[in-house]
Parts: sequence; structure tokens; C-alpha cells
Amino acid sequence: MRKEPRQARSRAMVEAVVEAGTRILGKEGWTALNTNKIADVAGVSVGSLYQYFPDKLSLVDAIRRRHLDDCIARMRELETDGRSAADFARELVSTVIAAHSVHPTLHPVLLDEAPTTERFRDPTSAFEIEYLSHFSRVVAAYRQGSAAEIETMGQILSDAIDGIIHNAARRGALGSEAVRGELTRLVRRYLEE
Amino acid sequence: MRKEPRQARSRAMVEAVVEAGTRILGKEGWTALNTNKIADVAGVSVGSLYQYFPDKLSLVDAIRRRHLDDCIARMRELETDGRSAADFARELVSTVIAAHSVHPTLHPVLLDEAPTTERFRDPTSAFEIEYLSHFSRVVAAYRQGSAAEIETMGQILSDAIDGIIHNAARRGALGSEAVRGELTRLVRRYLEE
Amino acid sequence: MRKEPRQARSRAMVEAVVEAGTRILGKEGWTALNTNKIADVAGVSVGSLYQYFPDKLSLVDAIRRRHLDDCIARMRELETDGRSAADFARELVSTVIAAHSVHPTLHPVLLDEAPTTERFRDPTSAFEIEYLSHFSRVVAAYRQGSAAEIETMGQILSDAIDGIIHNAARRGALGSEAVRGELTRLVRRYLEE
Amino acid sequence: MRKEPRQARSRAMVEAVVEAGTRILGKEGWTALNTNKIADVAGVSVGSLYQYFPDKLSLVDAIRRRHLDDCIARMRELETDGRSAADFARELVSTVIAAHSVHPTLHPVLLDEAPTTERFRDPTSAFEIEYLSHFSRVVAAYRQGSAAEIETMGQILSDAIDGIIHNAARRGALGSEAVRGELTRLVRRYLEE
DNA sequence: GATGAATGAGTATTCATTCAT
DNA sequence: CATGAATGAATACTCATTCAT
Repeated sequence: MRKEPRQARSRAMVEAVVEAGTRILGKEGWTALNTNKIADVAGVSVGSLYQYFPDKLSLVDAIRRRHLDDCIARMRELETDGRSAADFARELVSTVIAAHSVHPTLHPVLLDEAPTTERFRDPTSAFEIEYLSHFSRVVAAYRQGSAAEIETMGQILSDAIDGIIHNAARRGALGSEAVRGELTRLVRRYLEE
Repeated sequence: MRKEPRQARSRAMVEAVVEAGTRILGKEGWTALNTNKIADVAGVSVGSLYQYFPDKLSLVDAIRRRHLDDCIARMRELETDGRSAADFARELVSTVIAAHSVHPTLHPVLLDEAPTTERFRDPTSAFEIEYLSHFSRVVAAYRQGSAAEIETMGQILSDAIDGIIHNAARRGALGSEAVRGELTRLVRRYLEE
Repeated sequence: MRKEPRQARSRAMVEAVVEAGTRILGKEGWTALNTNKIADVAGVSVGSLYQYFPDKLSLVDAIRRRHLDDCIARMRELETDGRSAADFARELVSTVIAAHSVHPTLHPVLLDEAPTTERFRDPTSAFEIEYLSHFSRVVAAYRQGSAAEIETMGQILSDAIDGIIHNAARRGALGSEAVRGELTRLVRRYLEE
Repeated sequence: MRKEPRQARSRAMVEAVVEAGTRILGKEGWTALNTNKIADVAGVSVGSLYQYFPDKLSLVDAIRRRHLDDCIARMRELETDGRSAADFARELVSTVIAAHSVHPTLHPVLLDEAPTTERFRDPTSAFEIEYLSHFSRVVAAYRQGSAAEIETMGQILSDAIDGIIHNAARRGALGSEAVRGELTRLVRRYLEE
């Protein structure tokens, strides 16, 4: 970001821009995202947009950061406590479905299509590391193994859920009870010893 | 396609163009794919490219068709015979990993980013229907349920594998034994009663 | 037009573009007219041109509208009053020669070569109808006949003048007194009972 | 032309190419005329076309020459003999209408849109000179004046007819009896003392 | 000679970015 | 500071012309 938005008006402007970008990206994809359209939708001028974001890439990064922060926040609240795998699977699936229900296709667009400077999906990115740590933590509550093994399991679980959510979203089946049920079963069976 | 390439030279040219497009798409994604670059990489002129493909979209369709035909062909050869879920899971995972090892990130790019005329990922597309039918067939050998339930299970299984392969490819971990092992376990556990 | 040019600078720009297009079209014809050349001649960038005109066709339409509006305005001022055919013929010819003296070959290029969306030379176009109505009005002052007959006479008169002006312009003879004299005679003799 | 077509087959090929070009030009105009389409319609290869015509321009010139030769031939047969202006006007109009009935819009396309090396419509072109000489000859039979005056009258008459025919063709009114009648009247009145 | 595949300069249009107002 | 008009490099696609077969 070019400068920290200090005043209320500035912060509102940045927020509006990020929100506009999120909406366009979620509805029309990376190819349809252009800076003039973002400014239009956000109700500001392109010039103002460039006051806070040095280029398009940094804007996309801001959009991505906000979205992934939201994902992480939801994961952070997940607790296995002493619950059964079945109970926990149900909650995990609910959390993930809820997280992707607002802009169902946003997630893959941000991780796959939109280019990045500091690669988020890079195994070494701060987001990736924290995000996966939540899955590892969960897995560790139900499965045995070395730290490395547990980490792989966390990745596998995360990636499987990701694929199922992403494809369900594309088919418009994110709300389907059948999908929720089978996804829950897959998670449970994978966690159970 | 504008005209059938009859002579050997023409067929080689079309092949080179499709291969060049596949490589660019796999390495740099949809946004980086432009007709002049394809022609350059293929070692032909733009004009030649347009002699066989009426526009960029039809070229992408040709790339997609070739890739998906290959995927389907591999799925068609899978047989459950009377094998255990464990044995079968091993083979399924091998097949899928092999299919995505040449151009690891090509698959999601073709299904998510690149635009289509006749939507391939459309639930009603011929590809989607046949592709999923193979998963349903497999699931039916190990699980009980109505036709609709079996179909959902096929989708869930296919999508989970898709997500795992896709993310492993991005991390450059498609060849990892740990990933192969856990993916196999996930498939086995999901198939077992 | 994409947007109304509000500020003085914008209006000047649009004006410069239309004028540049008019000049190129008049001097070199439709085939030589390309958007980059127009922008060059107008002294603006292509991008600016596209800020106000969605495409090349709409630009041509603007050029045409401006030219035809000018033609109509001149025709509107013509009055037969109670003058003799000879007197009136002289004035009509002066008006028409004056109208085509700035860009002598522009008229046929706009009506014949340049493509249109809303066909101007279409017998049903607003321009055609009003333009011909002026000739019919004039003819009606000197000749007898049904409404349909008068309309045909108006067309014949208009088309004859059109052909003479157009060919004189091509030969660079629009200023010739001999041409003016004979054209006037032709009009007078056609109008006289 | 690159080489004289000596053998029958060659002459037939050249003829087919010129005819194909004439048809396309008459139906779709200069912008739609391209060498590959001409070759296609003529049923020959582009290569063969370029064996006889060094470039597109020379081909257009050949088309123009053939068309204008036909026009001249028809004019040559016109005789005033001792007939009245009324009788002669009728015949002249019939001749001109017949000449433009096959490809009604071809004439203006060839003279206005299509570019030329040796300008045909140039006042000094062989065609222009001979073509106008026929009109001067006709005018001389009915009007008095110096050679220069007669020549101007010939031009005016020719250009008026040209404009009327051209515009009638555009409106699809070349066959209209009302048009024929008024055109005839205009010619007669212009010729009469 | 005939063929038609191959070439690549040329043209319409978009969009990230700048800067005068 | 905010604005949005202006810029021009980039990109899809066409078509006159050549030349290997």
C-alpha cells in the first residue's frame, strides 16, 4: 500500500475498493477485473484508487489478504475439545461451507487465477502455514504419527475439502444436504483411526 | 476447426500449436496465453494458426478436448473386478497422479480459468457426465445407496481427489510418497462400508 | 457516443476527431480510414477516441450525421416564394455547390462506401425522407401531378444534381462556371412545365 | 497483366477470375473483395490467379476495363439519325438502364471505391474521353455551341444520368416505370433547344 | 504450370497507469 | 487531496502475397 489510510474517510474508501474488487472477482473472475470497473463499483475515481494502491497487483493482494484472514479467523475458532470425530466433522464442514457461501467462487479465483507478488499459496507463506496448522491441530486430535506425517494429513484433509467445496460451488450445490452429508462422512472416515 | 488438416505437414502444425498452447496454459495460465505467443512457441506464424482455428476460443477447446479425452481414457480402463477397496484405491490414485504428472496445473486452468463455448464443466456436458459415471461405477462396487446417492458419492470422491491433486501440483508435491499414501487412505476409507 | 463530452477540452477533442475523420474520408476514402490515423491526424491518442466513440462505426455515423445535418439545414432555407423557375434554379444550384465545396468527395463516400448501422440512404431513413421532402416541395411549386408523381420528380431532380456535383467534384470542376451554368439550365428545364 | 494467356485453358481461367471479381464487387462492394475469395468463387487457386495478375490492383483494373468496354460498346451503337429529342431520349435511357441492370451497383463501386493506378475517371483517361465523346456527339445533334460548350453539356448529361441510375439502383428502383419516364423527360428537356 | 499452406504487416479495440485541472 | 480524461503498449484477427510441393 502506498500510504496508511489514517482518516475515517480514507479508510472507508479503501474498504469500499476492496469490497468492490471482491464482488467483481467473485462474480466475474480475474479476467473481468479491471481497475476502472473497480473504481466505478466502489463509487470513487481511479485516481483515488491509485492513491492507496500502487498497482493492480497490490489491490488484489489486499483483497486476498482480507479473504484469507477471514478464513483463518473461522478456523481459529474451531476446537476439537473432547468430541467424537463425527461431531467434530459436522462442525468443521459447517464452518467451511459458511465461509464460502458469500462469494462461492472467490477462493479458487484468488488462489489460482489472480497473480501474486508474495505467493500466498506458497508452502512458506504465512497464510498457508497458519491455515494448515489448524488442520494439523485437528488431525492430531484423532490420528497418530510423526509431526511430518500429521502435517501431510492436515494438507490432505484441507485439500480434499477445498476440492469438494470448490466444485460444489461451481455446480451451485453448496447448499445441498446430500453434499454436506457425504463431505461430513469423508472427513469423519479420514479422521477416524 | 476451420479445415481438416490433411497433409502430414498440416497435421504436425496443428499438433505443434495445440502442444504449445497446452504448455503455456499449464505453465503460465489463461491470462498469459495469447495467440502470437502460441504461434511463436509452436514455431509457426499467427496466420497459420488461424488457418485451422477460427478463433482463440476454439483453440482452447481443442486443448481442453485433448486433455479431457486423455483423462477419460485413463478412467475407462479402471476396473474394480473383485478387488478390495484398498487394492482398488491404490490403482485409482496411481492413475490420477499419472494423468496429471505431465502438465500438473493444466487441469484446473482448463476447467476454471479458460472460457468455453460448450461448457465442459457444466454438469450437463458430455465430458462431465462420462467422467463422473466412472466414479459412480467405482463407488457402486463398494457402497450401498440409491442411484442419486451413489452419484453424489461419485462426485464427492472425484472432487476430493481433484482438490488434493490440484494443490499437491501447486506445491510441486505430486510425486511425494506421503501424499500418495494419504490420498490412497482417504479414498479407501471413503469407499469402505 | 459513449459519454457526453462536458468540459471544453473534451468537446474540442471530439470535434477534432470528427473533423480529422471527415478530412481523411473526403480525401482518401473509406478504405484509408483507420482509427490510429484518425487519432494521429486529430492529435489525440487512440484511447481518447475510444472514450467517446464505442467503435469505428459510431465515429463514421457521427461524421455522417454532422455532414447530413449541414446538407439538410441548407435545404431547409430554400424558398421558392413566387420566383420563376430560372431564378430558383440558380439559387438551388448555388446552395448545393456551396454545400459540397468544403469536402467535395465526402458525400458519396459517406452514402456509398462507408457502412452504417442505421442506414442513412435507406429510403426509410429520417435523413432521406426529410432531404427528399425538400426537393418534392420545390418540384410541387412548378409541376403538376399526384403526390407519388411529385415524389418521384423530387428524387429524379435530387439524384441528377447529386450525380453532376459528385462527378464535377471528382474532376475538380466544382468551381467551373460552365458546369454551374449547365446544371442550372438542366434544373430549370426540368422544373418548367 | 503478368503474361498473355495464350492457351484456351488460360483464357478461360482469366475470364473466370474477372467474372468472379465482378460478381463479388457488384454484390458486396470493394471492402468485401479479397483475392482468396475471388479464387474460391472462380474455382481456381490463388497461386493461379497471381500467375496472370501481378497484384490485386491489376485485377480490379481488368474488371473495370471489361465493364467500361461494355458500356462504351453500348454507347457506340447509339445513333441520333434524324429522330426527335423525345424519341432519342427514350432510346438512350433504355440503353443505360439495360447496361446497369445486370450488376446495378457495380459501376459506382468501380469508379468511386476501388483504387486505380491509371485513373479511369481521370478526365484524361482513354475511357473517359471516349465515353464522354458519345454524349457530346448526341448533344451536338440537338444543341448549339462551341466545342467546349458541347463537351460540358455532354458531361452534364452523362453525370445526371449516372446519378439517377446509381441512386435508383440503390433503392432497387431500376425497373420502375415512373423513374424511366421522368429520367426520359429530364433528358429530352435538357436536349431540346 | 497449378496448388493452397504459410507468412507477417496491419487494424480495431482494451485497460493499467499518469497527471493536468 | 480527488477527479477522470488522456495515454499507448498489448492483443485478437485478416488478407495480400509467396513458394515448397
